Amino acid sequence: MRRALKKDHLIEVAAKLFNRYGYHAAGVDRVIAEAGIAKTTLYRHFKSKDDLIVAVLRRVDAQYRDNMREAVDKSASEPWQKILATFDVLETWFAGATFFGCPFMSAASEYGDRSNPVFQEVVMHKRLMVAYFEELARGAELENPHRAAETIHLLHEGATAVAQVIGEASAAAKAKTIAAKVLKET
Amino acid sequence: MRRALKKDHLIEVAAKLFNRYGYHAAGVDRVIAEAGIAKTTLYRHFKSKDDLIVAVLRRVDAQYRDNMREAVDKSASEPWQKILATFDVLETWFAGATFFGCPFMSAASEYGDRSNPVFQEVVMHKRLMVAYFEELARGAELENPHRAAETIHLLHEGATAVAQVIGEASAAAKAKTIAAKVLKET
DNA sequence: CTATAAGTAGACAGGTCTGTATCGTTTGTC
DNA sequence: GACAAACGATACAGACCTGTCTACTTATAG
Repeated sequence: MRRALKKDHLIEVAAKLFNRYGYHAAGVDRVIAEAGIAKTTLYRHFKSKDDLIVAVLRRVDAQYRDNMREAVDKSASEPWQKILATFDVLETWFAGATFFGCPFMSAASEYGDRSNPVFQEVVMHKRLMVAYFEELARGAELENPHRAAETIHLLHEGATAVAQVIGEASAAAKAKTIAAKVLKET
Repeated sequence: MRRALKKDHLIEVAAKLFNRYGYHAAGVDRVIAEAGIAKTTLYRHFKSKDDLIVAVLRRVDAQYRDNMREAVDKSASEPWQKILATFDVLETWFAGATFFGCPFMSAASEYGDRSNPVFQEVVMHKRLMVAYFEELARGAELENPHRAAETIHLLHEGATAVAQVIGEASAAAKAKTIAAKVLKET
């Protein structure tokens, strides 16, 4: 493997393990074993495990939002339909075998101190999601785009939590139905 | 302190620490130090830390639902208003200094294996919450009580997640508004 | 080709984790 | 008041944690 790609691969593997087992439960030894690199290499790229976690969250944030944008744009062209399409993306995520709840909410739970860089990365991700929803709401010419965005965000979070615990991807469809009802006439 | 109360106090302290720092981050040494008991005593009552966590979740579940019922019954007598009142209870919780997200969602994140007793306790709690919401929905004579209950549950989860990350208790009021809109005409 | 940077392997330090063993003390009960 | 159960204090085992250090190897750029 090319050297420039080693760091990427490391982040990818770490993301997978943190997502599945949690940030405390997945140790550095396990990450390097799974990634097939030496511990020295990890600590050359990241000065600490927390540093790695922040990098992982940044990566997951980028991937998540890129994937969301792409899937939404592909499945709908009409602005209002795009908003509803975000819930379909959610459902696909829930139905996948690698869904263990929102990695950002997990991080916020395990690093509950708001001053922690990990927590701040979570806040950043959620704000970017709200910003994206607001962009969609503006496109659909909803009356109060920011308020609509917060509503969509709240429904996304609710669906994710329900899907994680109850284990049914249909929570996304429920949230979609609620969104359709509540956003139309505001 | 009376001996029969020691166990209760231990569970109480453990609940507080797990809620604030997370289940992995808060070790048994810290729990016993804060509770003022010996490690021997803890392991006489619980055969493992996981066992303690399950006991904590059971306790928190009972307290949470008792508190919800009591507060709802006190603030509203009309069935439909009781449903809306659940969101006020949520807001009070969010505004408190001891709010660090839902302890059950945190547990589900840290013990993601569905076969784990900890996870199953989380599932039980959420099912009981849905059952309570369904009871309220039935009282309010909503058309589809179970569906309404799931909607209320989803909104509760969404509000909790938003409040945890964004840090604004008003997420509960937002969820309340959505509930009022979407549940009335179904 | 050669210098330099990055990689591997693995021991190791120092701390923390869960859980157990020992033993003296306190407390509730009969 | 005596006895048994529970508790406190503490040392300890053994595993695992993050992070560092050394020594050797490989790959890349000039």
